[in-house]
Amino acid sequence: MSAAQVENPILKSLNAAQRRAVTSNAPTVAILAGPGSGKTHTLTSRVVWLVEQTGYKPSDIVVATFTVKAAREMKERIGKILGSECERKIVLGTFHSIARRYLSAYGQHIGLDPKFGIADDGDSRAIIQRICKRHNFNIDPGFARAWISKNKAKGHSTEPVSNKKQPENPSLNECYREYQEHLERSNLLDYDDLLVRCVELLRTYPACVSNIQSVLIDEYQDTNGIQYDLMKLFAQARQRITIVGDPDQSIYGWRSAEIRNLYRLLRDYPETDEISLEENYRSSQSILDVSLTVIQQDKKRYQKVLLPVHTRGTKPVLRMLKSSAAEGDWIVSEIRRAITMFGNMLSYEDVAILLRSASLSRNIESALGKAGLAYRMIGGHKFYERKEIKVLLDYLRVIYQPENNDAIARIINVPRRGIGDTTIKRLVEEAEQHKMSLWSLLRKHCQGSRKAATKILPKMEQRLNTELIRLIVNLQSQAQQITDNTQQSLVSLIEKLLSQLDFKKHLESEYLEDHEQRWQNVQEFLSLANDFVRDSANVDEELLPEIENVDQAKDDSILGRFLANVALASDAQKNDDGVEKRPLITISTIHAAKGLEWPIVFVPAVYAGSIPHSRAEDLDEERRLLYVAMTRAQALLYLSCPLYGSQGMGTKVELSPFVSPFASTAFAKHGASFNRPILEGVAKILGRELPSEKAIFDKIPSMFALEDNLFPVDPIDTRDAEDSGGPEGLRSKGPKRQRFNCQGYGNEEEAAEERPWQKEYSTTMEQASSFTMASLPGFVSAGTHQNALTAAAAAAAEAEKAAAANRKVIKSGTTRRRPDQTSLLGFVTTLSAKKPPAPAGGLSGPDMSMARYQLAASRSAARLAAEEKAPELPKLPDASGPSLGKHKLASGNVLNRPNGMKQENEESGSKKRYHCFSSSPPRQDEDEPVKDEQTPVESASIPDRPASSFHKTTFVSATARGGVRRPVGLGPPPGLDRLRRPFKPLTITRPTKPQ
DNA sequence: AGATGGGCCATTTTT
DNA sequence: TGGCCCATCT
Repeated sequence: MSAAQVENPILKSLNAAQRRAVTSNAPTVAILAGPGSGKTHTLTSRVVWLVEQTGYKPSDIVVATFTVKAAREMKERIGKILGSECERKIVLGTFHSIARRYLSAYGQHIGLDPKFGIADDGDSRAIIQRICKRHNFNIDPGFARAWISKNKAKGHSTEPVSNKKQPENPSLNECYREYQEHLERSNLLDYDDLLVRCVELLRTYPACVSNIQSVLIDEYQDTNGIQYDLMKLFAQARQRITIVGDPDQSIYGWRSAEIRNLYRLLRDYPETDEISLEENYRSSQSILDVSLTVIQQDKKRYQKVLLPVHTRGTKPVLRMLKSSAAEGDWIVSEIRRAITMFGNMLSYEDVAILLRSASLSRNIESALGKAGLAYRMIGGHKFYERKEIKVLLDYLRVIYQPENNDAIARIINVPRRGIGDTTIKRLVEEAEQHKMSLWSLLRKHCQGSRKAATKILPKMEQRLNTELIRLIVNLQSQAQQITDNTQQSLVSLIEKLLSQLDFKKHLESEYLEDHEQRWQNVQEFLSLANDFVRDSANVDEELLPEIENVDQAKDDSILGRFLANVALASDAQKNDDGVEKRPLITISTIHAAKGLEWPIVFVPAVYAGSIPHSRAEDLDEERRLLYVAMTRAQALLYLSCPLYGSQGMGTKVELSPFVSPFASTAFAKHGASFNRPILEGVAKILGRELPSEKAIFDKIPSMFALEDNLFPVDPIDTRDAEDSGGPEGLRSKGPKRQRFNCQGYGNEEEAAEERPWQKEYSTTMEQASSFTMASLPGFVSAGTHQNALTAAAAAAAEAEKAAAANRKVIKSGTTRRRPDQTSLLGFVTTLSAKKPPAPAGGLSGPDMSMARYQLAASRSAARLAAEEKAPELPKLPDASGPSLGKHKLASGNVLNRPNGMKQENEESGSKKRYHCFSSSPPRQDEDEPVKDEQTPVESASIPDRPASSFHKTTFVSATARGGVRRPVGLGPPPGLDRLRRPFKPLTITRPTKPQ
């Protein structure tokens, strides 16, 4: 490596392997690495490197990511280093958004109407449903949809998987055909079509990517066949590709992602430089250990190395709770405990609750709401899918594209115009039959030039004409002006729409309960549109580079782009200048959490049926999903499982098979004691400064549960006792539970908290949301706690010794590994394990990559043997012990995270803003009439209001009846206490309507 | 006949 | 939470 390279600031933030990846001169580079190893950072740095050192023009680089979030984050990072000018020129986005850009610029070459719209999920579903119904196809529309999508996603270069069972339902093909025809008539592309058509474009018209020097792909393990094709085609001019991925984190198989694309890459590009990143900078060692235990149950997986950089940390927790409601309450109490016990070091922003399915959020949300904790919800229901927003979008779509029958069908009777479903259906059918658009059908009918066969009462016709058709025509002409005249903004178009529909009134009459909230969302929508206009005015990010002798269409209207953005982003981004910086807990689906990290992570509902999901087809993928969830955690990881599902007593629940084999050994049964050594350990991992003991203690309210002892560790279902008439299943549960019951509470180093659980308490518990009283058995006095601390401190020295030894091992391991980093990343494949060693000599083509895998496999197997490492299930260190201490990362060994990166890490730890898609706190709670305290909301016109937030949550200080619930019968509340309590109970309110 | 309102159901993951 | 079915109202 040259001196110049060492000097380069980009490289300073990289470890050796990362640096190799960034600076590699190989045309194709494959970076495979586990969670937390700095993949994205490496990819970003490589982009910078290619621009600064290799001299590629930013506009000649394509970076494809899998999610919008990832794209945005990378964009930001690159912008920081290269400046916004460069950042703007790089073609960076999700596959879909990049495809859309190329299609709208060059689509005419494949006969595509440049004004195409995007059919979102709901559109496709509706279309297919209608087709199935009309033709009486005997197929489940959902199945048909998945089948069609799979067909499209397969791509071309995939060897036909040659389904022997070709005799598929012939109506599937028929349905497929009809579906495509319908889309074409409406000038729509569905998500898959974007990719399919883009492949077609790049094939038939390679000139439009003739400028491209280098293609980089993030989250490569999630690419599907068609995306693979796309990648190759984008790179067709220079064949330079860099991919980053981790097979263990492949969680989109259901979307036809193929891990096999990894082989394909190596086969298609034999010169590929393979690099593995093995250090994990994110998580404590014990989190990694347990995560590995989970993922290693998958025998078919590529083995790979994950070297912890951090200390052991606290043992992850697997908590059993009585019910999902108790689970929510427990999470609340544990969040509070952690945050309190860490002084100001941790905030709600550092906490994430990760769910297999969005629907699981209900209990959690209500628990958080009850406790008055603010949260944001990622994934699940999206802002743009809210009813009131969808209608507006449909209006806009009709304005943009009147031939969009589906959109029209949805708005004909919204607001109500006395035209019911039956009539609409008939109209749609009539339009379809005559292969005309619903729009022209209606228009002609109302103009009298062509009478519709469907009966339309004069009254209806009248309203249709004045309230719908005229309105649309009007707005269409206004929309026309938008393209010509930038001053005329998209926002005023929407405002006009709102006023002509009298939308506010519509909401009021339609949603008696929560119309203010919905109107509020509409306001939010307006400011989003406003942001969009503003951003796209100075940032022409959409523009593709000019290529000599290649024309591109540029009549993309802002309305069209806005709609595409909505369809593809499906995520409303919060604006930077969102003023209020109140810390929010994050609730997210696991899928949406990919690539992110938090100091504290909860994974609730770890039961069979939830994860693995009952409808999941691929168990291994479900396991990887759990693995992804667990590896999001930096310092504290909690899994939990209710004994009974939310449906009430009827549904008992089994612990997920992914963790049950080692539930009692690998996990702690309850949250750790936050004694000083543990606190220090966490602080070290996060690279934050721990407040002094005194500072922390001064802030702990009295009557605060210092331990995780508000809920029974081994929840006994009281219904067993009270209600013997319960379902059969209940009883059989008994013996099973014993398994988690073993030594009751805690192990040696947690002696301080050891006390028998008192049963009657468990019934009281449900009512005590999270605060406990001195008289309760779970209470630990400050004195007791202090003792525990000293005891633990003594244990600390011991633990440090162990940690030191541990480090030594790791260190030598790393050094030894370094030389063969050239191999395939230490992956072992089943394939290679099964097949005999590679035959010697001139391999080429497909065999080549296989041979390489085999080579890598044997090498890595040898290495593992040499290190006496990990049998199938590595024995987990039993200590949840704090291995805290003076772990000297700074002593200059390889493990030390380079400076730049450390900073970045800190930043992402404490300041990272997570994207907010939507947030739906529980409805204003029961009897809380707080809404009147709310400040009035800005009125309808929004000159330049930034889109600050989509949260319905707003905070007011505690009311007398605020979030804190006390167990009944404990006497009057401790008056003074309330003043000292650092956590003002927050209350969720809703905004009042603007006067 | 067709529009509308109430009650009951189930509900993966995402571009 | 929305989607779907049934009863009632226009």
